[in-house]
Amino acid sequence: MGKREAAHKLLTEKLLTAAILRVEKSGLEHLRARDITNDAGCALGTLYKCYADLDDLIIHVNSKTLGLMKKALGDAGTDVADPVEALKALAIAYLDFAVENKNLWSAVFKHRLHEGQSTPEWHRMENMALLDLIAKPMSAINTDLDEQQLQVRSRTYFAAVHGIVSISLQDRFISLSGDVLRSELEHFVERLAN
Amino acid sequence: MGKREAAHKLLTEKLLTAAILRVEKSGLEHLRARDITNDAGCALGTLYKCYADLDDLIIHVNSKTLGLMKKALGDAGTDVADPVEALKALAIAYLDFAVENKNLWSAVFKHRLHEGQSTPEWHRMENMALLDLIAKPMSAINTDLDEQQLQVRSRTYFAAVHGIVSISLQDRFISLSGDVLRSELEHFVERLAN
DNA sequence: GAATTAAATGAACAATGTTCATGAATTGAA
DNA sequence: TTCAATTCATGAACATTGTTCATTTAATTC
Repeated sequence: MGKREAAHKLLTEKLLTAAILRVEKSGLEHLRARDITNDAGCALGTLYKCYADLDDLIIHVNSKTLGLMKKALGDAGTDVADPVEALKALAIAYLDFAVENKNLWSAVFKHRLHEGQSTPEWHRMENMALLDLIAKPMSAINTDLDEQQLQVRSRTYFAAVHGIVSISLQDRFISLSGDVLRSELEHFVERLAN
Repeated sequence: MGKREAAHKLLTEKLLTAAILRVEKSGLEHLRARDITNDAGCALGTLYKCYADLDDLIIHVNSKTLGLMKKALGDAGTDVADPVEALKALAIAYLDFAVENKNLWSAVFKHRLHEGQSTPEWHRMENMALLDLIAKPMSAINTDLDEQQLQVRSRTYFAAVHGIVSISLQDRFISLSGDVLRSELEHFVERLAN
């Protein structure tokens, strides 16, 4: 790899970490192209040499977050034998991840592409991969479902848990204390899975 | 009421309906101050005489939407005797409302105030009012819960249904056909409420 | 080491929310 | 009715953005 290519790659990386730090600290809505390039120590235009546009960079930020999330959920769910307990552990792990990485986590779900553009396939796949973690314990509970139905059911349950966690981290309704929220989630999964 | 006050009130109204039409047609993300004032037939600055800023106007748009939503859910849930069926009817009505008023509905949940500002109390109350519709059939099922717990549980269930509907109207995961989605929702409520 | 090529640069542009001095129109008293 | 006082709509101007592109700078090639 020549000096040119190496420098470009380094810059691309620097921009990504700068963006991640910014989103982590201040949230997606305060992310500014000029801040990122300042942090990365390069010119404004450089961002558009390394990424198609801000959206593209944000997708890469979210990709990293999904990686972290998948790791966190994987750690939580793997060695729990009882499928219902495994699902509970996954739900709680999801909640914990969201709380501990609030800005990164919400960036994943807040970000919307502009009209006409659509999420790249590789990023869609990263999203879908989350469901695979749920599918295994799920299949142990619902033995009557085929592959296809299991996928759909996993999606439904993930969406439900996501909704509960999501609404809690807004100020739309009364906010629940951490403990109440956790026990609501556990009750919820118990009810759903038994 | 003098001519002055009347004109001001009329303009305030015109701006609101213009904003509603714009959101309805193109979504919150394409709402522009200049478009609204053009539609309403007034100058740009006028918007800031009638509303504090765009956020304030959007909150009023969302307030109208919540009114429509409450009406739609009220119509669906009232005269269903069986509480589980009532909850199902509410969930389906929520889905239908979201589908039929996609842009208005998503505006309610997409809109976030800027740092430092917080949702006005009257608008928070409008949000909370949704939960009251769920609370009645809910109390028939969970007779052991007190007022406080019932409120919390209603919130949890609403959030779950909202999550399912919400994820379906994004392109994050594979999209479900209308029928599959409906039956997933019904299965879901059944499982949760029995 | 010179010529070629490619990439970083940052000034300039377009779009957008918001403000404010100005002017026009309503109001209320003479 | 008339005329000053007042109030409110006006839209030009500003600040902040994302994005582009001609220019400069540096690496690559022969």
